Amino acid sequence: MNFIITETQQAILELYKEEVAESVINIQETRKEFEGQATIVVFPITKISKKSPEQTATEIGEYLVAHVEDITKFNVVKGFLNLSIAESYFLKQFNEEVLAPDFGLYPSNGKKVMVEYSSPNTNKPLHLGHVRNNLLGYSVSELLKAYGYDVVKVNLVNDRGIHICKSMLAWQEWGNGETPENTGLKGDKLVGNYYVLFEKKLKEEVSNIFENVIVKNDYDIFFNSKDKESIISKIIKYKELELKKGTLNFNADKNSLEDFGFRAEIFVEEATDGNKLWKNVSKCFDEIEYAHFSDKQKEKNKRDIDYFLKPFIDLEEAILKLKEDITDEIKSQTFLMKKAQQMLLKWEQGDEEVVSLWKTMNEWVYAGFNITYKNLGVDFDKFYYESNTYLLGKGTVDEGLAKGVFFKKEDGSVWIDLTADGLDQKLVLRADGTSVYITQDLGTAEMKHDDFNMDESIYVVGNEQDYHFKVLFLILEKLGKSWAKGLYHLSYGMVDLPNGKMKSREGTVVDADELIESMVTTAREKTEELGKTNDFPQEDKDELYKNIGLGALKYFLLKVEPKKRLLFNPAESIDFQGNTGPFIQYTHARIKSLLAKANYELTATKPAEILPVELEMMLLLAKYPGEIAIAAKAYSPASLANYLYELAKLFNKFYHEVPHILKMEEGAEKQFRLNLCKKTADIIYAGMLILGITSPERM
RNA sequence: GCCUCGGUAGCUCAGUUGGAUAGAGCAACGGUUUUCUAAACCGUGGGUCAGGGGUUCGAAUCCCUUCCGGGGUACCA
Repeated sequence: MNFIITETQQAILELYKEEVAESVINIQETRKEFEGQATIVVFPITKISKKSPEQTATEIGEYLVAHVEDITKFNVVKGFLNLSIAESYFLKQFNEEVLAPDFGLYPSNGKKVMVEYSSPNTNKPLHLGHVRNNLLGYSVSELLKAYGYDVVKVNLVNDRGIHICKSMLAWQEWGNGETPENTGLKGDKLVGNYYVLFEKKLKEEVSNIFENVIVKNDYDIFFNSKDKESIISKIIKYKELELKKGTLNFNADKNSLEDFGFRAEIFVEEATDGNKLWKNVSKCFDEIEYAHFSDKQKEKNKRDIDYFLKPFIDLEEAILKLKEDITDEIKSQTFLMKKAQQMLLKWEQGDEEVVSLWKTMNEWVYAGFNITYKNLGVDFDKFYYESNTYLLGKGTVDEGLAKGVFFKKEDGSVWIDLTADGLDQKLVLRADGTSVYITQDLGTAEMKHDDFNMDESIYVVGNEQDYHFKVLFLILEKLGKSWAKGLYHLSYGMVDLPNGKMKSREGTVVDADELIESMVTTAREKTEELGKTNDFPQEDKDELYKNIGLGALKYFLLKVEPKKRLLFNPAESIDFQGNTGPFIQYTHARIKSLLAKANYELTATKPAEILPVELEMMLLLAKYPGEIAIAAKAYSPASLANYLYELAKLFNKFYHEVPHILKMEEGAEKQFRLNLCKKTADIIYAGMLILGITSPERM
């Protein structure tokens, strides 16, 4: 409907003798409660017309109806000019554009984009957080393909480092020769178990030492510590504060405490006994309902309580912080950590035994990951491994020093000063010449560009790394890399559980494989409850349940804007009704069944009459290519997902409103309706594939 | 402390470059099937768009500020 803009510009030129930019003409869809399909917001034009909004709208409306064939009527509501467009215009568009075989397909734009996603660590199985990453990365790749890009999907596997050594060491120590084969465990699960075991044993060792240090004043463990004095003074301070905590009494005004009722006193008792953190006591007070108080009174009580609690909370925080510092130092001095460090060193030196174990265990993990990837339906064109890239970037550091972008401190460490850009000073190379995280990312970025010479590069990584990528891209820009401006961090929010984030320590991690399996099971149960697949062969059933289960999961994760964190409640299964994947899949299957029965063939027709719902459908279908463009430009499948839902919803309305299509007389009306059905199915199918979801023919 | 991202119905989420009376789904309640798949459709109730101030003809959207939550914060990756 771009013609409306140019025609309106013309109208303004004729009426008010002024040329205006396109941006002045603000066109939107007419709201359902008014007549028309397109609405011009005339407020900005009143500055030119020097007339009231109503008068301006009327004048432009009159001009457009008189001069533009496809604009048949207009009405004015306040400053809004609602235009009725001729049905013939939409029908022509539908017949010539929407029904064309290449509708919604973008030709190659000649640009290459790399999408890096997944990037797992090889010490743990994939969990829900990875699932969001994988689905997002895959979908964005498909989206950009659909928009005309040449896409390279890349997985940069973090297969080396101390965390891998932890699994290896634990397996060596306590593994008894377990393998995926002799245990029947998936390789990634087996290796993950040993990582967890290492952390458990480490924790035991640390807490033993901590007891020793505190009770027996045995500081030998810190003999090799870099900053021995500081750590010992922290221990002394810690003991002091612990003593102080024992003598600090809760002196809150008994009256104000009583106002909160007996529960409040219990909270305080619990905290005094050390069974509850003081900072949680404050939160507990928030939860008490005291309906008989006025808001003012509540606020005052809250202030009073917080005032009394503050010394306790402050003391508690100081103690916890000290304890953390001390245990961190102890950790680095433990037997287990030292052994793991030694192993890492051996790995770096290419020690045969260590490297061979590393290879074996990584193979186990890859075999496990491949199963998960296959079940998720994601794939990659190229794998990079950090074991090959971790030494990269030192050349870039030299380059930066030569160009004067980096500087060297007295101790020999290399830095970049980004304070002028509102960031900090950032270390890029340690004094001993070893890399930090960003060193290798600098080098890897360069290598990836050398390998593929892409125009754009997208990193699908969680938002906890926003700062890292900001710095990374800025450094590359300052180094004068022409391709740096094509780098983009597709940052997404964490997946939260009802009680906060997933914590492996608390066993609340939602395992990817288990999640997929439970979705498929739920799909089976729901489908069989409906009795829809009784006549399906077993093979088809299995495939269908997988499609529906994964359809529900993928749609659930992708319909939410990437940057927003999203909430997943494992206790409630993901819905299959309403705004869900299965609803859209169902709509597709419904249409496919209809078309099969109708012996449908695509031909353009001109029906004598078009119903409002049919007009709505033509409009919505025509929007598809634009929706691809919007989603691709925003690197966000979410808007596409919502469009597909709108389309499915509208189709179901249409399906209920029109008389039974199959029973209609052969002719233009029937053909037209079937055309609408066919294109709806096509778009749902294509769009859902971009989301990584297969729409079944029957369900 | 500083930086950053969020806060929209009981719950999960939409809401375009600022545009009309802020929309869906779930949950609740009521209705629709002799007829193309009821995983559907139609209806009812439900809102201080976190609070306050500002810019504007017009603010959920832009600016300032406060509160709440997540994340980051110089040698972990």
